[in-house]
Amino acid sequence: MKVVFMGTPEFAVPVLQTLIDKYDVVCVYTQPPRPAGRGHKMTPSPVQQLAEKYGIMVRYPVSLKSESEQVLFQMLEADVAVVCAYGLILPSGILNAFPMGCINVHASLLPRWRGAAPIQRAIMAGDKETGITIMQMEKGLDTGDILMTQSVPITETTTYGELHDSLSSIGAKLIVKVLDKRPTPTHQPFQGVTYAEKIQKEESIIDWTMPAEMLNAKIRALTPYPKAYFMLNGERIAVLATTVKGHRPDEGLKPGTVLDNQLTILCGLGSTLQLDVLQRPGKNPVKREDFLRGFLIKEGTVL
RNA sequence: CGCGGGGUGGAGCAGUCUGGUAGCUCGUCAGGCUCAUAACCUGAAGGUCGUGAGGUUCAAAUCCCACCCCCGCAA
Repeated sequence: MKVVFMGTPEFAVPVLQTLIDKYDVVCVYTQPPRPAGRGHKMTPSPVQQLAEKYGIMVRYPVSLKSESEQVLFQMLEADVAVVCAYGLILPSGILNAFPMGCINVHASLLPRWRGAAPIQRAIMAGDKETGITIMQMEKGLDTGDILMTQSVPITETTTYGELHDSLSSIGAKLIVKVLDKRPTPTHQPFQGVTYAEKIQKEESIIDWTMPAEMLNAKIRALTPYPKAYFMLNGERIAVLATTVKGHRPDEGLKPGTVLDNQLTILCGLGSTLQLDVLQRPGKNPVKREDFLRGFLIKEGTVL
């Protein structure tokens, strides 16, 4: 089977790897290399790096809207295009180019969390499970018919990083099943549609007036990247792991107050949260005990 | 040439500006106290201060130079 792959970030890499192992990947589409990281070095996408390792043809058009790009695409004469976090809108000239069309690997249980940041949003919202949906792409944003799904639980400790990795490998397994078995598509339910907005920079600052449970979920959704943080002494201190502790009677203290010398913080509605893993700028993440050894935060401090 | 922080016994930090016996909080080991303890007391081990038989100096963790590695911001 001849496959065209379209994807960009790390999440798509295991999917591409599996396709390379099982099928004939004739061309890889990805986002163009961009100045990234320290030093702003031109960096090819993770997908491009993998493709080049195997000597696969790589294309990174800025857009697929033009007729000429679509013709180039059609001339690949593949059986199917597999799309995973590509980052470009696919016009119908692309969607209908191959016999099996374009098949998308999406990191949520559609129609919940259509859009850009499904993994983070699922954790942040306190969902008990999420998963992978393989769908037949159509014009709308993640609205295509469902070919296969697999769910995974979200626990009290699941972080974005962990979920990202496990969903990524599940996606890789599922796409193979779909391509081999070609299941019958079913429409997405009309009920239960939500949209996973991109994570904004401002969202990563910790608002202590939120209930501890929500903060815990939010922090997990932002770990290990981009990291939730609070400011102290002009320093930006990231929080990577927390434990929800018991409630407190109202003593008139402000949310954000440090309640003891073990980093238990008063949050919204009398809830409390203990900070377990922290990171100072320029430093590695460290456990609470280690953090406190070099950076005292006294009881009574208001964050 | 995007901006910036950092690499000091096993852990987290101070010391570097204003060169001169390597320090703090823990951990480890031994002993003591205690009904007992992650508590307390006493003692000990453990460091080429990222690398360079580099440079300056009577003397370098500290000043100068080169390189390696880690991290934050920004993209």
